[in-house]
Amino acid sequence: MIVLDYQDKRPLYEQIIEKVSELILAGVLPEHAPLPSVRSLAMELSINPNTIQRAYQELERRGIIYSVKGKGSFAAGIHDLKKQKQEEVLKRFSELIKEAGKLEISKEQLMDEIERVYERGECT
Amino acid sequence: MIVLDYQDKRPLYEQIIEKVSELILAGVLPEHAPLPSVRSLAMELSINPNTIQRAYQELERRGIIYSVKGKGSFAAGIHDLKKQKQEEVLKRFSELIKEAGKLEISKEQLMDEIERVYERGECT
Amino acid sequence: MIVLDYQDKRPLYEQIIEKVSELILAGVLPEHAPLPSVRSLAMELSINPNTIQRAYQELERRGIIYSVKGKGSFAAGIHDLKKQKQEEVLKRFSELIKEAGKLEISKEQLMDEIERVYERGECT
Amino acid sequence: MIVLDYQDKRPLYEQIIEKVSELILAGVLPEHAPLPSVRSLAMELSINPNTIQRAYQELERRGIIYSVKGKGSFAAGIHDLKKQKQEEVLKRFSELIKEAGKLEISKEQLMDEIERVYERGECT
DNA sequence: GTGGTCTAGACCACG
DNA sequence: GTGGTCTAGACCACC
Repeated sequence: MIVLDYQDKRPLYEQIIEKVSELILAGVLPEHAPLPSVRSLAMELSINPNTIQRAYQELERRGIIYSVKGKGSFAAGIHDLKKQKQEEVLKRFSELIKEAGKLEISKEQLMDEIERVYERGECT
Repeated sequence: MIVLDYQDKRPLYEQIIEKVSELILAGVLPEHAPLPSVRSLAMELSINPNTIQRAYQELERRGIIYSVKGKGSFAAGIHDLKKQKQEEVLKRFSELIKEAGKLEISKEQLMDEIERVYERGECT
Repeated sequence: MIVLDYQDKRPLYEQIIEKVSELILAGVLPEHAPLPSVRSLAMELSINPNTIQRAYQELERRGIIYSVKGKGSFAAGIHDLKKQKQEEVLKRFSELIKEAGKLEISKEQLMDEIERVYERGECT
Repeated sequence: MIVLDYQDKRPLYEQIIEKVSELILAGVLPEHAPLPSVRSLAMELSINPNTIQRAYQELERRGIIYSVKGKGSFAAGIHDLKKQKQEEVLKRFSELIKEAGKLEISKEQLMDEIERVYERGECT
């Protein structure tokens, strides 16, 4: 379900946070679906349970999952989360357009790129 | 000419690389314009000359400046460099569009954002 | 594993880069094999850790090794790397032939030299 | 007659040595042909006469030119020089072939490259 | 004076 | 423990 990339410079727990976020946002893990336990996921990935714990904690802080003592961790709803992510991406998008403008990339060139990506269906 | 941000998490030498790159790409420092010497810039910024040296070295490796022993460091030409930067930005742009698509941001929303930024002239 | 030549005019870190490159390209260090840590290699060679750090950093930039904070540095894959090196050597080869031509060295003389080296098996 | 490259990392006097050597070896300056005076060449290149002086001194030491007090500097014979250069190039050639062999470049590939360069007449 | 290399010793984030 | 960043101070080659 989750594959770690040891060449990735980011810490392992960040990779796990990202992967779980994606699984939930993509709908693979619907609301209230149980996540693997800290210990089992640690075993499966052959890493220290502390690392999983740290990732789950941060995921809970962000409202992406919720944990119940003695029962396990579960996927939370994504309605608010999606809006957050959208805003974040739009902000990065806006920054990148400014950079493009400074480099004299034309509006049309950017528009074409959008058309290209959306037509190819490269956004699933 | 250059202001460091000590709140910035990135290393100082990266900030310097970025600032100098921008000055040259923006044409503030034309081709063959002399850069401040390693020592003088270190004094001005109140940091260690090694840090400047590291930044200049990386800038030279990237072809943004060139250094001559005993003479100083100078801005390099930007003709090829600009193309490189443009390609890099377009690649990042493409990646970001894919992310936006996954989050169900519509083509029109992205187009509008581009119009907005270009009309406001936020790209100088 | 690595021997420094203090008579060599090149900086130490370049020698280290070269030696490590050769070890990896020759297959002595297979993909994902751990390299000695920055500190241990510095101890072994009786030089400053910074010098090793600089070499490893450049090796990573070139894609010859990869480093993971808190874990260590490891040999990267060499598939693409070999092609790069081949192209570089062929380019230098071409330049050298031109020089030879200018000095009125005959085609045959060069051909003979190639035969000689390849027969003696001086290319392992 | 001589153009300096300020982007070149080597000291100016080395560039001058190389350029003058080439002019003489190529036969542009035949034996006993007068070289520009130290002062005039310095003026022409807009550099310090000391730098020219240093270059001419080294050229005389190598037997490539000879100087006569009060008369000027002149091109020397090139018979021995050519042999020296040829030997040097052949040595570098041999080293490069070994490198090529280690990278699994075939004998045929090298031979083809020689044919290519010599046919194109890229060695004048 | 300039850039380039190296050492010694420190602190940080990560696992 | 690991790699990554930074400082302080030194020496070299070149101009």
